[in-house]
Amino acid sequence: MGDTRWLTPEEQDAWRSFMAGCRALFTAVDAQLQKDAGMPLAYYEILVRLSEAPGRALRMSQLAEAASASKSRASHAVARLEERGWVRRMDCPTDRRGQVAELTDEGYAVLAATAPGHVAQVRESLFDGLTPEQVTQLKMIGQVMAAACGGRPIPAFPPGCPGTEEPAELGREEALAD
Amino acid sequence: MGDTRWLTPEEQDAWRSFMAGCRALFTAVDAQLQKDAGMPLAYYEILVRLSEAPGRALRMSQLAEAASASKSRASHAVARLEERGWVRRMDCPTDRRGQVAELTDEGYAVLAATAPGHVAQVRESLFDGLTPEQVTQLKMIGQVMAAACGGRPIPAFPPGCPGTEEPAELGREEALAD
DNA sequence: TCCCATTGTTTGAGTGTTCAATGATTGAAT
DNA sequence: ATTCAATCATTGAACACTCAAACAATGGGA
Repeated sequence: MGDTRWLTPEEQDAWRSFMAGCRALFTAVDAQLQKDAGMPLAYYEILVRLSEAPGRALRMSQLAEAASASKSRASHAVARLEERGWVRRMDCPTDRRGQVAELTDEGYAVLAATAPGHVAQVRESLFDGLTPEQVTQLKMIGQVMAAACGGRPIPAFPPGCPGTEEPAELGREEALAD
Repeated sequence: MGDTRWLTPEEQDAWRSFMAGCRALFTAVDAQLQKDAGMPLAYYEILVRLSEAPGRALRMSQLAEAASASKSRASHAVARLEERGWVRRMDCPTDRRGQVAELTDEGYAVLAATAPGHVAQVRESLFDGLTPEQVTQLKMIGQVMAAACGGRPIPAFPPGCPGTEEPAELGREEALAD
């Protein structure tokens, strides 16, 4: 049982730097969103995923996966967002078990108004300090983490089947995501 | 006001990968600790920092900073850990405002018992999939994030002034940290 | 047709985190 | 000495997240 492969000094250094950096980063990003839009990053991401989906609507399960949230979290979050009128929930026409969450116009407006400040924060807290090579590394490291933790490759557009099936003409809405 | 510098496609890709990866990673690590030790990563880190401090004790503020937690979080967390008998709180002899948190023997034993499983999880979820170069990049990226978010350079050993001042002979306890 | 394992989603309890307010103490300036 | 801003730490309320339990609906077989 004494066969634990401890982290090497280099690995420990990296792990601690990384943990501390992540906490600082996500704390800053969360705080900015909380201050300017009254919602945490997880909620913002839900709105973003909905805004990108065809018809601005997604089945709850797909929304959860797209936002890398548990079903429970998605359910609670959508409930809160619905109270604020930013999301609407409807029965799924093709599966009576299902629910479809749809971004309201008001929700979209909130997203559009919030996005610039959020992007600015992400730039300031992360990308402004990284070289292009480091950006690439960041992506690869993210993929490794997701893959190693049972997560799927994160489809940018999960194969959605929301009630409304319009191809969702992409326009400026594509831009306000992050 | 239309001067928002949106993320480039490469940056957006990196940001989304990174967020998803982080969630998967920390979810997995948290789940392992919760299952095997009944505590989240943030609490584990508090025990680790205490275990490394001279006399296994730290002022609350220093503990908070070492564990990259807010004072409020540290206070609540130590309260919970104290209930379980893993940490003890004492008045600071040199500053009547202060409190000193000290790791109990039982807390140390829990840490020692928990560390191997935790390290295994971190290896599996992260380091086993990274090249040595990526480990180095991970460290640098962590430093950038911490620096860009107002965080200080993260002293491995914050200049502690706990009640008991023994240099804390380093031995195997150094190893069980991560 | 009747099971019945599976899927889709919600719910509530328990726990952790944040935010703002509080109280106590300190150090330095007046 | 007195004042006052800054520091140390805690508290409680509001909110978010997790886990396990619940329930409804589905889709195949027997």
